[in-house]
Amino acid sequence: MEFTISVDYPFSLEYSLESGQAFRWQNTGSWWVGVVAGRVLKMRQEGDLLRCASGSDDVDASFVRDYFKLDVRLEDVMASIMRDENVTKAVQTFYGLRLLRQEKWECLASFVLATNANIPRIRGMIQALCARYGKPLQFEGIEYHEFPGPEALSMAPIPELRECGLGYRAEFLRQVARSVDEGRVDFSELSMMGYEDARAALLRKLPAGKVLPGVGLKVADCALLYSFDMDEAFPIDVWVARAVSKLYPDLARAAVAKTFASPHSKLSARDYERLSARLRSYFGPFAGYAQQYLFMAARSEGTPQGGAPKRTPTSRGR
DNA sequence: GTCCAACCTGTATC
DNA sequence: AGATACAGGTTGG
Repeated sequence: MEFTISVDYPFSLEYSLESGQAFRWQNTGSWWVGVVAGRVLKMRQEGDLLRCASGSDDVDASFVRDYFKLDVRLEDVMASIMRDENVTKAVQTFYGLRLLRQEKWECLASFVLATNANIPRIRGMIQALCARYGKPLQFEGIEYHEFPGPEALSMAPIPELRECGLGYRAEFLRQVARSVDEGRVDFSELSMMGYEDARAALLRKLPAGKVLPGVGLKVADCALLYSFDMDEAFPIDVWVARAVSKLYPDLARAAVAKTFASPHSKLSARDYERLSARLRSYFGPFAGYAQQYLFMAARSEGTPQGGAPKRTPTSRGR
């Protein structure tokens, strides 16, 4: 199935796919190829045209429009978050960046894996998991894999998961998979709640322990922002914390001063809460978009490593 | 309630 | 070559 979508609104395929929301897209020269909801999707942007191809015939324009949230009026979003020149600049630099509407399970699982890892590593873990547990898909003579469902992962032996490079995250992922598989969290219920309630539900503790171990404030915010359409969620990772402390010292104040005081102390739960609440009220109902633009800006600027690869490939010379 | 070290491991950097 | 630092944090003490 091949089709074209015309875009007469702000949209950048590249920025949207490279903004660290989704981990499975690959740039193969002139095309982006990803697996979305069990379908291989190949895309490229040519000015105001979006060329799409997929092996599945149920992948059509509305499928793509849904995933990229193309019906969101980004002009309105931008206008609403541009409260000062910092965001304004980031919004202009990454003009057309949109939040995606990802699959809920994949998104939650991915961000459980993302803790204390960097993006190349996260991609590697997910790639390995998909290759091992995901249903194979063929497209243009190449094999791809679905993201494995909760059922498959809940049964996976821990050593096997570790072989995928998960490390200590293996236990978390399996338990999360089990909780989802056994219905202790219900995504359709969550999606009907407000942001605060949904987040509380994700963080829920039972007498037996956490329903979703490995899901803390930041992971919950990512899941809600990237797959539940909760645009006010404002995940704060180290990059955003850096950006915010630099650009909004008044908002960040106590919280981040502490973070920088000692070498690698992270934001405490309390500071995270306080800071993200302030940022939500500062940026408004689309605060999550502001977060994404600021994240991109921070990464493109002060990258200790990992932002713009300035190195030539080390083919392990010898 | 809050603070802190420990946690796997790939990659970059020295 | 070998060591160390650091990653889109969370957990248990």
